[in-house]
Amino acid sequence: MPELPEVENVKNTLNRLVGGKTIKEVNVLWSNIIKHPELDEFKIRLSGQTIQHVERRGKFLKIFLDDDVLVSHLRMEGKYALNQKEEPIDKHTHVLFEFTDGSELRYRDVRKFGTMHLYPIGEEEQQPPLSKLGYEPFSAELTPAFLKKMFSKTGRSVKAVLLDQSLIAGLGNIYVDEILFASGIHPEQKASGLSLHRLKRLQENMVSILKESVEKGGSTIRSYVNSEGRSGNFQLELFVYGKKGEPCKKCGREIARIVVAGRGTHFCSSCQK
DNA sequence: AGATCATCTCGGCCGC
DNA sequence: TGCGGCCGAGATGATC
Repeated sequence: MPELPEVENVKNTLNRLVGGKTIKEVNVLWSNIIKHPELDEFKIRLSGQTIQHVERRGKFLKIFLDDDVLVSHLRMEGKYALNQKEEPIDKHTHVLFEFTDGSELRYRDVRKFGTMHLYPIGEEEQQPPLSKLGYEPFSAELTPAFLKKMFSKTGRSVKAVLLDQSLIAGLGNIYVDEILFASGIHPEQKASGLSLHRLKRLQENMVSILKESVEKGGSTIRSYVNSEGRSGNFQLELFVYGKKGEPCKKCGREIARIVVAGRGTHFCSSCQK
């Protein structure tokens, strides 16, 4: 389940693996992945373009080519891998970018949830899916006072607000649960009711947890591996996510699981108020 | 009219 | 073994 740190890691790997390679041909085995433009145009436009570099925006990868940007979202299980053209294609591989040097970048996605959009460079930020994204979690603008203002006009829980990509882009279920635990904030707490003091802790923990996870190569949740097939040898230590029924590492109380904002939510009722 | 919620995509996995 | 329900990111459409 790639979130910001995992996508950051994939971005770095792709830069090393496919930067400078020229696309000869694109093959699409499951066309629902391609959201824009039409499949034929998608394939034709990519042919002949060279990959310049890769960036990250929220949980999206932006693969810059000569004229266009490929905006790719991995959703739950999407993965990229570099293969040789002759290697057998497994049944969960849906998009193949064949390069002029005989190698091939393959997009594999068991759940087929991932998406790809192709736009001319410069247009991508004005079009969905990037057009509605909020601030990067590391943005200097996200001061406690700014967060207070951002959260003031909503009646939603802090969990729902942190998952909202149009406010802050890049957090997913795992990191939101971990950030709220580190901050001692109950996931059902109304975002508008958080004090400046608590928002400061929240912002600091958001930055420190994401940074630590980026440095450790992401957290190995379910099937996440980077584009070299490595699943984070280091891995961030998780305190609550997926720990239902286990004792809290801080106080020993049993970790609870409830549903908040339609998502499975893990927390310690003793440490988080 | 803006905020919020329901629906849809999809297949592995779990429990019965 | 078969089958229904569950899970979830984000776009879209519906509803408050």
